[in-house]
Amino acid sequence: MSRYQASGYWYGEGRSVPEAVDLLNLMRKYREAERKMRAATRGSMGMNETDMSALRFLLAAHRKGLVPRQRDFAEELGISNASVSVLIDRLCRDGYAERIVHPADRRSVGIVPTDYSDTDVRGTLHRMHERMMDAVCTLSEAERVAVAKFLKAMIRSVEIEDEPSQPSRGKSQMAESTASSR
Amino acid sequence: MSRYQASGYWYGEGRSVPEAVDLLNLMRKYREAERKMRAATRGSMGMNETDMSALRFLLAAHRKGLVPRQRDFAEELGISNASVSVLIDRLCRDGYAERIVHPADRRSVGIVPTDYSDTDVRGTLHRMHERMMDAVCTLSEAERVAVAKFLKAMIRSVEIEDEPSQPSRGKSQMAESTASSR
DNA sequence: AGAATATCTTTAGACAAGCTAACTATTAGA
DNA sequence: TCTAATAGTTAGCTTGTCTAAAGATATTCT
Repeated sequence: MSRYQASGYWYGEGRSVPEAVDLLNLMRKYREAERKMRAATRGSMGMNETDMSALRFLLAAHRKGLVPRQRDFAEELGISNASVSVLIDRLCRDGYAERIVHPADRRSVGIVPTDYSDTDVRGTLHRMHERMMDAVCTLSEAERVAVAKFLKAMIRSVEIEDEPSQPSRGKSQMAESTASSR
Repeated sequence: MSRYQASGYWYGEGRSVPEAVDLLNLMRKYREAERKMRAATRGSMGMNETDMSALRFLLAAHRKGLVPRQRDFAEELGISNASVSVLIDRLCRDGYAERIVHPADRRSVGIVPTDYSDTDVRGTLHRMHERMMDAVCTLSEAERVAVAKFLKAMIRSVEIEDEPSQPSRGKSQMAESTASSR
């Protein structure tokens, strides 16, 4: 393979301008690199794939001031409520999350991340995110427009035969941490 | 959320030129869409995540005229040889692959895809790939350069603390299908 | 208020897929 | 030839998922 050379990339036959297929290859390469990185992070935290996803989801929700319920995890992760219950057990056991009484519905259990989990995850993922930001910030306006066009086309390509139409998910509601008891 | 509108995308405050953070959001959105698509394909084929990856790897290798051994799957997928053995059992049982005597080393088993698996997988994934190609082909040269620059930056961002250096994998060798059908 | 109903979570039992370790068969080397 | 290394298989265990049923708390209706 090695189309990579210390001084930069080259595409077949010494071209330095990428063709369509080269972009798709780069896309694949990115995906692979990201997968590895996530696997490494996961490994270093001794976590499994879905637990990691769950934790990311939890932190994201928390930053928006939301308190997700177990049900929300089930929907987000595509696993059963029963499995979520056990998953949250693991997260709590390892000190990443805590169960609290849900502010808006006392039948539910609200899940909040611990401070520890926040710093721990940020330690690995946040640095990467910042590098990405830095990198993207060096792009000119025209370049950003081109990239957006590309990404939108990619999204359309994979979504097309996904579902005919599914505006979907009208019932997350997680209750906005304040006692917005409806 | 809904920054999406029938006529196109808009980024916060009615901007129509994406900023850095918007690109990262698009990237995330793409990843999510692709994940869903793969999950759907997998579901419709009644397959497991790793089995699916294995099949993709097998088809890719086969197209290059290579005959991978089980060992190669283990390395590619990051699972143990024992697990690969069972994985290949499943692939054979379901008619996606066949074991053949490896042309160069009778300790090894060569794995080849069946015609069935090729058409089956192409039916779902190949159409998507073509849509991607079509989409990317509409980009101008300048746009392609911008996209490549972006993707390379992204790859660098996720690879940086991955491994200090790993040119790696010098021993795949898979034996070039000595009857070398290509 | 109190019973019926609905919603959310937990527990129990079964299954799938991964791992390590031990075993067989083949190849390479001293 | 005898020994070491390599490829794959099998056995036993662990983990994470699922479904079904039970437990706990709210909400609704009379």
